[in-house]
Amino acid sequence: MVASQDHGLAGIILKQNPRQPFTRRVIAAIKSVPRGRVATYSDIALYAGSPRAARQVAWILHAMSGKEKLPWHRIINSWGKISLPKAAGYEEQKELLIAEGIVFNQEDMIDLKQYSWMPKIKKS
DNA sequence: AACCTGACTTCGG
DNA sequence: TCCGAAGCCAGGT
Repeated sequence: MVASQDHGLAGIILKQNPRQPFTRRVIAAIKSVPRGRVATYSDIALYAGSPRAARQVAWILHAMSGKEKLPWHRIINSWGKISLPKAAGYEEQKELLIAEGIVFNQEDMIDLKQYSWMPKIKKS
């Protein structure tokens, strides 16, 4: 979906907080996702300045969602589906998203084209 | 203090 | 087209 080679896109949060550690930037990116929209792990990683750090984003969510009060439920995988195992919050996350007006299709998938939080960033 | 692991993605064989 | 493996980072053990 997004230009994997677009350097202007990657690092927008980094530019805003150049001295903050990766984790901090990821948290900032997650917090900026508005209610009723979703973002993928890679989107967050991209905005945090590390396009390939999707995995770390997942880790951070797992470890910090409680303390930082993050809208963790708005983060989903690139297929538009919930990655959380059903035994570990899948249903809860789905409920939270539905409560924000997000719709799931028959395959429990979210239409990223409609709900994905992807601010347009013009090339610099 | 070193090593392991994870709610992921993407690229190469 | 399908499967294996690397890339990325930091808290836990």
